[in-house]
Amino acid sequence: MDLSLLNDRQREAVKTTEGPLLVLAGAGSGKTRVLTHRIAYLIQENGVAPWNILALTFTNKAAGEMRERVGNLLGAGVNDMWVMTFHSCCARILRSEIEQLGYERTFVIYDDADQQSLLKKIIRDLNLNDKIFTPRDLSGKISEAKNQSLDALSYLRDGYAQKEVVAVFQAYQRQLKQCNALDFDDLLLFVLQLFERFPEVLEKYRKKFHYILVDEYQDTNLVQYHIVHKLASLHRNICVVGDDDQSIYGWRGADIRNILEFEKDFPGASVIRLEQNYRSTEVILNAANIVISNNRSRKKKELWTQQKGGEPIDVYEAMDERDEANRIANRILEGARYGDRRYDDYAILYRTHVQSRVIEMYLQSYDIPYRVYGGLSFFQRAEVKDIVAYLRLLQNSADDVAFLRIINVPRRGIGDSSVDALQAFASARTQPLLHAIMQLQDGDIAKAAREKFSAFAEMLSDVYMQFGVKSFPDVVEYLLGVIGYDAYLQADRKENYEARADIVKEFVGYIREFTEAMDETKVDVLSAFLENVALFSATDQMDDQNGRVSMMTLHSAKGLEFPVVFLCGLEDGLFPSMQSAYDPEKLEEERRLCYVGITRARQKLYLSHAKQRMLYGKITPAMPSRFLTELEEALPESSKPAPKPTQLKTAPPQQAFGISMHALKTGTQQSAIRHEASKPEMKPVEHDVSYTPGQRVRHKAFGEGTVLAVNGGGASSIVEIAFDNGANKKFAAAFAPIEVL
DNA sequence: ATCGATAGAGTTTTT
DNA sequence: CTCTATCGAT
Repeated sequence: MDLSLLNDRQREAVKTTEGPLLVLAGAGSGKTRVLTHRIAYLIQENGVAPWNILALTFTNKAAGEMRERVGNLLGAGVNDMWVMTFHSCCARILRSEIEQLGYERTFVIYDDADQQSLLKKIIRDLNLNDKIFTPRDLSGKISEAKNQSLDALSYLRDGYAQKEVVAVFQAYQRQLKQCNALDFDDLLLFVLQLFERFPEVLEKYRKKFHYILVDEYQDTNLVQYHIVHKLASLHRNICVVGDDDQSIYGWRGADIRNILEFEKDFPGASVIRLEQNYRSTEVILNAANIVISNNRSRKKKELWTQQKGGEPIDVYEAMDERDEANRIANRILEGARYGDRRYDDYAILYRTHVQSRVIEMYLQSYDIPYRVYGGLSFFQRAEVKDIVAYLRLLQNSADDVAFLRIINVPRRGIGDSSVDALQAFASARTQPLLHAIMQLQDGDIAKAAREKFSAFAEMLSDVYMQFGVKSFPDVVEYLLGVIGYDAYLQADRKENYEARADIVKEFVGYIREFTEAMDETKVDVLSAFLENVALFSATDQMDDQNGRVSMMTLHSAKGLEFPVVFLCGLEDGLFPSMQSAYDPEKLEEERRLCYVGITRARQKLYLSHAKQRMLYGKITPAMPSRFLTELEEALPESSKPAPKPTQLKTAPPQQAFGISMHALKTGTQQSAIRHEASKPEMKPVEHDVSYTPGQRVRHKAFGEGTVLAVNGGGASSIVEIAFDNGANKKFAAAFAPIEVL
């Protein structure tokens, strides 16, 4: 096994195969390389069988990449190795074990939209006030309960949840079971329950997995933590890789303590830090370090790089979101048409999906090819969801959510009243809707409706028969023909017909591709396909050299890298988001998100914010993000004493720290002052102290130094510090992250 | 039962 | 602004 391309730390992480190991891998420090080499090393040097290895990731893309790279290293098949996402892994285990929990193996996975519509129905059934109890709100609470606790019900009760919430939770769980469906959280939770209630099942899997690897460990939630813990309890060869500075899924239940307390959870664990960054220039890394140094709760890490210097970071203050988009488009044009950049060198990152629209418009107007990841994805298109709903009903006849979606799509003259009648009939017998149709007798519901329902059921059963004789894609084509989907699309809305028909065509093509890539008829294609659809994620569709500019949210960008990155919409209220402004923990998570964004860039980073932005049809003024302010604090010129706006505007671009100020903020300092003034409690106490010359201090980014002079007084006082590393810097005393020693 | 118009509400991030 | 839910007309 050739480990010569690895540095010492990386090599150590590869070779420390026995016992628990925590690899703290900073951004761009080669963690994927370590993971892949480690797996290859286990197999080739230690003679470990591939089927004794479990590698867990968060996205299919990461899993696929890992599998491919290990394959390249070994030059051999790695088919028996479990390299997959947490959710796929759990789905796979449940596919063979779930009957013990009283579900059928044909269970389907409910995505967010399914969950919402089920909850909507429950809210109606329970006669709750839908102004107070919204599906969104409730699904959040339910998910939180399932993530935070092994016993979600008592979590809700002990947490003083409203009795309605508890009632909805119970109804929801009951209905899921009746539909033979699991939501995302159940996928994980049920595996854990399985392990707890049936020790022999746990025994089977923990015997199987001699070596376990977990990527992005900082993003695991409590349930995932327990699953990993149990699986690793026999062999104890567990290697987790993560970076607490990149923990950005706290809102989804990820618990940063999992990584912070790994050494406590696995006594005798080795810890290896990867701190050399191979991705970014010094300029970019510096900016990242400065931003993240404003966070208090973190493991101390110092990322460094050999790539000294680098292109300056470009900060742009746009008039509005169109100006911002226009400039981004222009920069890309410059680089791609007249420079030596390719379109796929570029990524445009933003906090929220809504920001993508304007940017798309401008890219289109300049004929710049791009691709938006996430957002309204292919699988969320109505046409695709319709077809998927049919397939789900074929796979699992109890899937009421799917049933309700398509019972009248295309129109077959079955209206709300008929459906209501059927629902009443079915729920009286606690039966799934499709099953209930078979039980209908004369007089149960209107005769005309009954006939239509029966025809529907017969049609489905006819399609189902085709599975025996036709290939999966052909069954789908057959289905589309039988229900007259194309005619429906034509009749429904003429203007959109072509686009919608294309979606259907594309989807059928996707089904063909998927089927061909499958392992013969080894597994159930339909069930594998539906699982793939349900667990598909935003970045899974990514291909590296697609000749297009990539656009995505900061969350989706984690784990990726690009030569040039635009980080846009750096405005307070947008990024960091409004709802995190007054919560220090949330704010730190936003800051980590900013850190993730900056560290995606290899060579050039563009930052931008708009002075005003159109938001839900209203023009809203916006101040620069505090993260921009934090970056500027490290700059000599922004620390000039209480500057008049005009002075600032004419100041020359300053590149000492690699940040050229194309538009020197008149608003930036003011915004900082406004924020501090309106929320004084946000300001760390030590910032109020007045500094005196000769004092020893520590700056979060520059280290220790001595105070040279203090100019001015009060909020606008400027402190000049000679740092031990030789640098002399000035700071606005009120805002700089300085502590007195 | 279906269609169209109009009012209303809501947006952070996602496996 | 855009998606959705609801209501009234056919």
